[in-house]
Amino acid sequence: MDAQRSSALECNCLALRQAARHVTQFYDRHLGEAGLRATQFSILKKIHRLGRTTINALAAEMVMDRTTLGRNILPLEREGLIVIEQAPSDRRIRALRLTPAGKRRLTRALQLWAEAQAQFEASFGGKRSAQLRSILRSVVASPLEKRA
Amino acid sequence: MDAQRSSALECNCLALRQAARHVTQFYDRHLGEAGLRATQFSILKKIHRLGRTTINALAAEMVMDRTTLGRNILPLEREGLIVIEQAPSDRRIRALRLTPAGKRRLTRALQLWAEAQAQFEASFGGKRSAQLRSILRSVVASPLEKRA
DNA sequence: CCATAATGCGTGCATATACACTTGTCGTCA
DNA sequence: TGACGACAAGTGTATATGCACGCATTATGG
Repeated sequence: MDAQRSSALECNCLALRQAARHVTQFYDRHLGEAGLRATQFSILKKIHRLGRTTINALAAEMVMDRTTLGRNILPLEREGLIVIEQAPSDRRIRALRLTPAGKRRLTRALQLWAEAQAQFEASFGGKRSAQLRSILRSVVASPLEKRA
Repeated sequence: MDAQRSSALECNCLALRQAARHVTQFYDRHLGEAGLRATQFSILKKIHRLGRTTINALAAEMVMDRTTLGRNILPLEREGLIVIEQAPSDRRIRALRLTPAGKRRLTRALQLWAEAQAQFEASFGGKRSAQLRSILRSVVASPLEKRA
């Protein structure tokens, strides 16, 4: 009942969540100047990269539950940064795309993000940051559940 | 405006949040059998380790905003797993401690957590997991903001 | 062509997260 | 001892997160 003293038994989930909280607060402070949160910034960036996309596709890209993304895009729509429209071919699909205002906002936020990113790497180290991202990518790629 | 293709410019914050989402869902599924979320489990475990503690101290331990923790403990109190009581010495302080029911719940959850942790390490690798926790610890320890 | 499965998405609910602001209490120093 | 700064915690507001469940639409077999 006191296993967390041993290095091998520290909780991987807690370690991830703590680090995510710590770093998100830092990026949020920088992006706040553009009126965006870290998640909102990432969503805009993904939509810009993917072009016209859907809720399901974007959620998978974000490693986010579909219903979470469906709610996260609402503030962006309300601010006119994205539009959510029906696809005529398949009326189940909701297509997402950036508006010109969204592109302008993203451009502005990218400056602030670059500052945050540079400051992070100055503090944490460029090489260690690359190592961090690498191992986090493999975490995301890890299935975790037992295979059938 | 399309920098994320370069490895050096992938967002550290997004990488962390994606991994945290992925792994949290996994741990949550396991802990759900004991009626706890990953964060709730971590809070109970910390209180158990620290013994009688305060909101501020526990929030710092959790790398969590004070006000976030203040709200996260309410469901635990409602279920009778912890008690939040006034300290007679200093009436500003709210002391937290586990109830017997909280200890029983924690014991039960520790079994499920151990399964999740073992399954995570089986999938991701024990050595890589240790490496992951190590680098995440240094992320949390990193000040990030420019020093004065 | 129709019944049914599969797909895409929304809703209800509960928790998680943190900033700005406020309230109550304690410590200190003149 | 009384004013004031420091400190512990709560509130208002907004976003983030995901499960269970439901609805509408499309695809598929017979």
